[in-house]
Amino acid sequence: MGWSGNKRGEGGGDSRRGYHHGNLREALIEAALDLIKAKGPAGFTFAETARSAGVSPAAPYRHFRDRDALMADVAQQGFERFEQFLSTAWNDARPDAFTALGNIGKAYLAFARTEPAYYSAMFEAGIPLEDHPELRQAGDRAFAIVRKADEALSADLPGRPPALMMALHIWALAHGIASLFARGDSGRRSLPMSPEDLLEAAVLIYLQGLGHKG
Amino acid sequence: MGWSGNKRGEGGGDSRRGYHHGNLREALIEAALDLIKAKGPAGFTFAETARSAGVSPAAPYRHFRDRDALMADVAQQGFERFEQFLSTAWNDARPDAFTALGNIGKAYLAFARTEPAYYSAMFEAGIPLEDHPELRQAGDRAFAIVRKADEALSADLPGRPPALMMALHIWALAHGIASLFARGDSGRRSLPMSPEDLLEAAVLIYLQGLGHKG
DNA sequence: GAAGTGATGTAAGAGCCCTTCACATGGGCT
DNA sequence: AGCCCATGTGAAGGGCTCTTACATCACTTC
Repeated sequence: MGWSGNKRGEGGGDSRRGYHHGNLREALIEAALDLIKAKGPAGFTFAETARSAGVSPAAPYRHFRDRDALMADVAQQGFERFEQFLSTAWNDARPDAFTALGNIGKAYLAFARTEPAYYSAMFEAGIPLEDHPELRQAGDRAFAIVRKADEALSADLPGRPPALMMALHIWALAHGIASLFARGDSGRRSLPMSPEDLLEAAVLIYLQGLGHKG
Repeated sequence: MGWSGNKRGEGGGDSRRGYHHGNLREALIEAALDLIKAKGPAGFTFAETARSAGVSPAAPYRHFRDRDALMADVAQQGFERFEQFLSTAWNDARPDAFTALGNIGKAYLAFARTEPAYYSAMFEAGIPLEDHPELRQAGDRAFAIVRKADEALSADLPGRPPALMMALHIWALAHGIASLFARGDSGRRSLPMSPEDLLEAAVLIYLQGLGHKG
């Protein structure tokens, strides 16, 4: 289970020096990210990933049970980076909770756009969550950031609306906009405004509906 | 391109009578729907679809250029039914525009749940829209229903907010909730309320934010 | 410092899928 | 009756997933 020490240092991906690769697991994940980015989660194949890493088609099976296991690993790493990303955007409610929530929204869309491979693996690969509990937990941790933000906001709203509901609403809104309008180079649909502005407007209206004085 | 007349009438799927099937195109679409429903858009294969219809693996190529073309056809048929479905729910703003918009929301989620195969093909199959303009148009027609509804609602709101923006917001919200919470038998996440209630609450809050008196 | 051992990679192959091509069939028109 | 072409078949090439037996190497142990 080790894999902590890496004898070969951080050499480039193609630094094959002998029979053993030395860093195949990481190299495979990286190759998979490139392929998913280029051809979508469906177009990605185990065999081509192996070829990218310069090993035989059977080698990846030493590190991942099957193709889906690699996909799940990519998705989990994605959720972890996503959590980090949203957390940085939230920045402990600075300068204020309202602005910080807007930053979370922007970060959500930025992640979907700049890390399409992770985003695809996380939300579009159709990995069955019941088979990968640690994946679900990683997703829950990312969601918890939004929930925390909405808890801070709820405190300032009349009637203290339930933060969980608010978080689900904001998350769904951001996810819907990201899925429909902020993916792919060839854009799905033309819009009268940027996805970021669209989301910002929606959140503003939503919070006004909850009594926020904007 | 005919296929208008069908000599064999509406006999059951396996009513193979001779060398020619007589209704293969429709039979393939139906078989594809069953398979997508059972195993998701990724698990669906052209060969198995052919087997379901009782023909050789090469036969489908007489009716669809390739696997993606069949998928696109399913998606387009899905958008057409979706449009019909939303239109029925809207019911010309009866009993009133506000209630009717709520019905559109419920219909959106109901469609995602009761027609998962269509929904998958429409939104999750990753069909490149630039290769299928008629598919994009079918999607636009469905969206137009929501837009029409928001135009009616906008007229009663202070400042007459842009209906297009409202429609994008509502659509994204419904799509986000459907994608995240209303798919699959094994449900992605547990919720404190049904997806329908979640969406209804969000729309209500959103419209209040626009000045609706609820 | 040499042998042993387990982790890592390879070669080969079974089974499936996509797609194409040459060929078979027979429905419908003249 | 005879022809034509839409529709279906069989076979085949190439690719993918995954398994099994075998090869190689890093690291431990004496």
